[in-house]
Amino acid sequence: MSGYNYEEDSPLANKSNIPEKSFLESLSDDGLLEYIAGLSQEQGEDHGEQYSRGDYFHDKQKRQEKQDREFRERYGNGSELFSGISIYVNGFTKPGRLQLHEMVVANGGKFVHFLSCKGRVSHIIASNLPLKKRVELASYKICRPEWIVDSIEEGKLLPWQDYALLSDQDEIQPKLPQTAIVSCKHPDFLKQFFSKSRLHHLSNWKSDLRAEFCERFLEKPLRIPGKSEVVTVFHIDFDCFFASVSAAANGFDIHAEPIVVCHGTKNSDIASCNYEARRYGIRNGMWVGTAVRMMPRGKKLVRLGYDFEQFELMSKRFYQILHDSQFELVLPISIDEAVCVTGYLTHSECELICRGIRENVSNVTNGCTVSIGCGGSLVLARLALKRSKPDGYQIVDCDGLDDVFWSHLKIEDLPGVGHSLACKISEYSYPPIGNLLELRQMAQDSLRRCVGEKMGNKIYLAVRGKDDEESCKMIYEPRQFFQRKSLSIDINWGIRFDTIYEIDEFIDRCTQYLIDKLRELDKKTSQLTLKIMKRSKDEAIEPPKYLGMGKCDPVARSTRLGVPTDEFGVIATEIKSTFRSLCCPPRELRGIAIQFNKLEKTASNQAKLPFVDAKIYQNLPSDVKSEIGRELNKRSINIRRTAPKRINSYQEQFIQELPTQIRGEVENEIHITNKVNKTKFDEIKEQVAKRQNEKVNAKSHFLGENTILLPIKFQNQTNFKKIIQLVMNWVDGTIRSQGPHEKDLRLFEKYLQRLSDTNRLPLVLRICKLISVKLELRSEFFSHCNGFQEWEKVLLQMILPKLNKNKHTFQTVRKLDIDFDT
DNA sequence: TCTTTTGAACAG
DNA sequence: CATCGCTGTTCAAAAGA
Ligand SMILES: Nc1ccn([C@H]2C[C@H](O)[C@@H](COP(=O)(O)OP(=O)(O)OP(=O)(O)O)O2)c(=O)n1
Repeated sequence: MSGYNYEEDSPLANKSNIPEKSFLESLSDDGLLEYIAGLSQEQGEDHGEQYSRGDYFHDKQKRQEKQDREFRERYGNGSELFSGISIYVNGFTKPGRLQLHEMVVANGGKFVHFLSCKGRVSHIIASNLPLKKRVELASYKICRPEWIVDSIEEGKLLPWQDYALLSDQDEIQPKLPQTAIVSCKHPDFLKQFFSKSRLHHLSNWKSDLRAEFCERFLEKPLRIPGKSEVVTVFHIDFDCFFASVSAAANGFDIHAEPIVVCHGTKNSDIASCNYEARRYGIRNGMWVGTAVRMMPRGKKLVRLGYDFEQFELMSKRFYQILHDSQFELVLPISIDEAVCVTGYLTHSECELICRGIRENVSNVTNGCTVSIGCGGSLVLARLALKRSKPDGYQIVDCDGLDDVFWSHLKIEDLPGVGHSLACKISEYSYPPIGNLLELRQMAQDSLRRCVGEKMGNKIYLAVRGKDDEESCKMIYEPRQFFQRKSLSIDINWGIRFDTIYEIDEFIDRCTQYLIDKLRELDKKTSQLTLKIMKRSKDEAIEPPKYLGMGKCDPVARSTRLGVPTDEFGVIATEIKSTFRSLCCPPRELRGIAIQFNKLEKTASNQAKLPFVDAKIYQNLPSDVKSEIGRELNKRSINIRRTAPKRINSYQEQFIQELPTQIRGEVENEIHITNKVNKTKFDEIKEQVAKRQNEKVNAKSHFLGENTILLPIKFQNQTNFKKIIQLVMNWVDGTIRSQGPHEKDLRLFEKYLQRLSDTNRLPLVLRICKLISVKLELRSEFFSHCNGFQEWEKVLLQMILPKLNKNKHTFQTVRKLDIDFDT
């Protein structure tokens, strides 16, 4: 077990180099606490080591090494040429793997068959390495086999750099900067993904604009129009924004040919297409493959990439122009779209403004055009905008609302009405309603019956050119309207995990991402929601879109925290525990979303005193402990023993059963989960549960103490070890075929239920653990079998919920991976 | 009956 | 290579109380 090397790596070791101020002294209070926690963790991870597939290879390697020694004794000439060097051969080489093996071993080197663990291999030998592999192995020294041959010939170790594989190939292939393969398991996945996600940019830009609006508002309170005032609304929006900007940036004429902005070639979303492309029926949000098929034979579709910086820049200039104009309000809708409000203006005044803005924007954006809709209400401006596109403007006067205007608009053109509602409305009456002129005939009541109370109202007003109350808030209470009410992260692309650990880590990273934002807002949250996307039954493992989510079943669960918090530990633990309660097999997960639903202002009066937990302090490496102790003392930071917890008897019993080396870890986890549960709200729940428990206990006492001690039989067997044996055989016998028989399963469930009813939950846990290990072992060959999947289901949907139901927070899947020696 | 949670829909 | 299917909001039905 190799420990963390404090001599070399600890910044403490360098303190002599910084005579004025020691490393510890240079840290802020928070920094110091974090550093201490870090040390403690790094130590903790060491005992986390456990039996794994790697060990198998390790053993195999040991045997190989023995053989090699024998080989060397017999055939070697005592040369130490490759002493201290261990090589691994990748792919086809000349000379071949076997010869290289003998050459290296005969000359005192080591030959490694598996790249199981970094650090064991010093050099990789390869003649040819595919890009993927090359990136994967980027941190190794990789060279051609000639290095071995020539070194032996010369009788001395030649510099491997002269034979490096990468150097010459890199010149041939143009450098692909930073295209390292970053899967969802990689710490940088989020960053990578977001940097290329248009929807992430769109969302982020929007919240930034809203935040900026609120700030501006604080600085210089704007005059908000009174409700009875006549207003003029300008709704301004770029024509096919991404397409226009990308085209201009790449020197394409937006009017000359059909252009789309996208990443890929087939199942890639089209973010924006120009009006030339729309002539063929191509629309934003379509897949490229579909769009290509819509093109006439022989006509080419131009694909352009994203240029987010350029989008942002053009938007800045656009908004600058709006702010410089004399509007009373400039309300941000999105990166390329804004609503501007003034008091009453005549038709010709409106016309002047529209022309001016269109001219000005085009001038500073390389000819990108905006269209403008102008009217006496939000909805009229919105509809006028629709009619004005592309590259135009339309002003609708209140009295000029003619039938032509309405008949040219479709139901989906109404704000808030999408495909689903449009279908519903259209089919509600016969003949089906096709345009807004027809919709105007529909009675308010039947509209409400059709689409619900609020939406019915809204639509009824909208087709009469009026805004409903909710929409009006944007103008009359803009501050409240643009105030952020929740905070969330959604990842539904690239999610492919194998184990719950990996998901845990991912959840940690997502939580950290959210908490950073939360703290920046100076807020806390009191309600969390976890939403996951789970591959739908009967859907292919890999959907058409590369790393896409495919068709999924969404499942969500929310949690209330008794006290608002911004603490990572509390939130991350809660989310991870929620994830487990959703019982999703790791491999079936296709998307994760975490939301902070309720945001509350951080109360400034109850600032927390910093302290260090005594247990963490005790776990510090001894060489730094005293020094840290002095530093803490100097700053009057307490080392505090956290209040002794009421550990319920299950937990105590469970812990005593554990091998000592993992006891600490489990205790620690229980500590974390208890912390979550110790919120006020849960305390009440706990008390209620406790009272009920007491009742049950009293009852079982009444029935006779021996209920707890009475042996429980399964298949007429009382010896637990034998029962386990039986179950294991059962699993093995059915894993390749159809899985457990329903009748057997019912008996087994009954047995488990009786175990858990009689305080013998650790035994259930043990069975659970053993089955899970068995599945893990068999997964390599049988994971596609019906039986395997059935057993996985039994584990996740029958056994695990039993453990969870008893309010034991320790019996997560993670805990089940602890090694028992049976 | 009222409140809370969940899920659907929508927008860009 | 592919591909980057986010995120905040509102409403209503369902589920509790
Ligand atoms: N499904 C969508 C819709 C929009 N966008 C992006 C690209 C658009 O350029 C930008 C603005 O959206 P709009 O709805 O305003 O669409 P366009 O500006 O592309 O076209 P239009 O002229 O219809 O406004 O948002 C996107 O990425 N994916």
